[in-house]
Amino acid sequence: MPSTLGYALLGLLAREPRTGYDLSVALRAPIGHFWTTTHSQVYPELARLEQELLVRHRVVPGRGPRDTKRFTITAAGRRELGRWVAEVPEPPAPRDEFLVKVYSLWTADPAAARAMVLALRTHDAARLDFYRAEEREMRERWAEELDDPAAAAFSAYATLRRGISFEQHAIDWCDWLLDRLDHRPE
Amino acid sequence: MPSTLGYALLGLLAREPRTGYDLSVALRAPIGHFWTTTHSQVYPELARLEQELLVRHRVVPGRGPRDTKRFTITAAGRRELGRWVAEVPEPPAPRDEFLVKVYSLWTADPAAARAMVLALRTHDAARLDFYRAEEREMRERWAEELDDPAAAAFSAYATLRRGISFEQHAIDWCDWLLDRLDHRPE
DNA sequence: TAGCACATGTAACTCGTTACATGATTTG
DNA sequence: CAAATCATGTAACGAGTTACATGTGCTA
Repeated sequence: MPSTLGYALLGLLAREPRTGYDLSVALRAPIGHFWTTTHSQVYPELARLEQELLVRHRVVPGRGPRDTKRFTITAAGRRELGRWVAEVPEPPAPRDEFLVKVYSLWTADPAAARAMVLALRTHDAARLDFYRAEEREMRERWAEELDDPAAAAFSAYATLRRGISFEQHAIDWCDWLLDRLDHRPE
Repeated sequence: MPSTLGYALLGLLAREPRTGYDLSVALRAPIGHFWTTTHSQVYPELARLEQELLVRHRVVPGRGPRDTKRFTITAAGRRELGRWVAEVPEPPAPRDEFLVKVYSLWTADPAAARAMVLALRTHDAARLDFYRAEEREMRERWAEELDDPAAAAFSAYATLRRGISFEQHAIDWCDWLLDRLDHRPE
C-alpha cells in the first residue's frame, strides 16, 4: 500500500492528469497547505504507484524542453484512494517545535521571549489573510459546488476552512499569551 | 547544536534532574503532548548532550534493579536552552494525514466518510476532556505560579492552554463538516 | 509464577531533506 | 544575456520508528 505521500498524489490525480513536475509544484512548501514535499520524493513515489497499477503515464511532447510524462489515475487507483480515505487514521504523533519552545519559555530573556511569540503571531496572521483570499477566490469560481459534498471542490474547500479555523485559534492563543507575558506580578 | 529532541530533554531537565528512563516516559506517546519519542532515541541524544557539556550525569544506585544515570542540566545547558527558545523557529512543514484524507473525501462512500470524520471528532473530544482535567489539576497544584511568566509552571500551563484551544477548534470544524455532509443538495 | 515497571542500550529500516546532475525555453 | 520556469532523475544524510537484546524487583 502507498505511503501518505502516495495518497496525496492520487488525490491530485483524481481531479486531473498531471506531470510529475505539476505534482511537485502542488506539493511544494508553502503551496501544499497540509502535505509538502519536493520533487525528489515525487518521482520515485510515482514509479511505485505505477508499479502497483494505481496510476499510469503516457509520454507527451510537453511544453517544456523535454518529453513529459502525463500521469493519470487508474480505476484501481480511484478505488484504493476511496478505501483509504474512509479508514480512521492513527492519531498523529504530536511534534510541534514551537510548543517545545513555549514549554521552556520561562528560561529565556522575557523581552526576547515576547518577541518570539509576537513573530509567530504575525506569521499566523499573514497565513490567515492568505487563506481568506483563497476562500474568496474559491467562492467566485465554484459557488454551488461548494455545497455539494460529492464535488471535488467541496473537499478542497473543507481543508481551507480547517486552515482558517486553525489560524484563528493560533492567533487567539498568541494574544492570550502575549497578554499574560505583559502583566507579570511584582 | 542539539536537535529539537535535545532541547525537549533540556527543557525537562531544567525543571528537575531525571534518568533517561524518566525522560523516555515523559516523552512517550501520548504522554508527551507536543513532542513524542521512544527511549531508543533518548539514550543516544543524552550522550550527545553530554558530549557538548549541556548535561552531565552521576550514577546512582537506583530504585530500579540496576544502577541508574541521573542527568542534570549544566549552566551551559541552561544558557543554550534560553538562547534557542527565543529564536524564531522556521514555520513547520505542514504534514497532516487527516487533511490529505479530507482533500479526497469526495472519492469515498458518503456513509463511510461521515463515520471517519465522526471518529476523529470523538477522539478530539476525548483529548479535550483529558486536557481540561489536567488544567484543573494544575490550578490546584500551582495556583499563583500560573500567573507568573517566570515560573516553570506557567510555561507548562501555556502549552496546555494551546492544546485546549486546538481541540476546541478541531471539534468546531468537525461539527461544521458533519453538518455539511448531512445536508447534501438533491 | 506471570506480568509489569524499572532501566539501558544497539541495529535495521523508513521517510523526508538537501545536494548533485543535466539541460531547453521563455521572460525581463 | 541572465534568471526563472519547465522537466526528470539519483545520492547522501538525518531524524524517527520498530525490532532486537538483557535483566531485576515488585505485585497480583
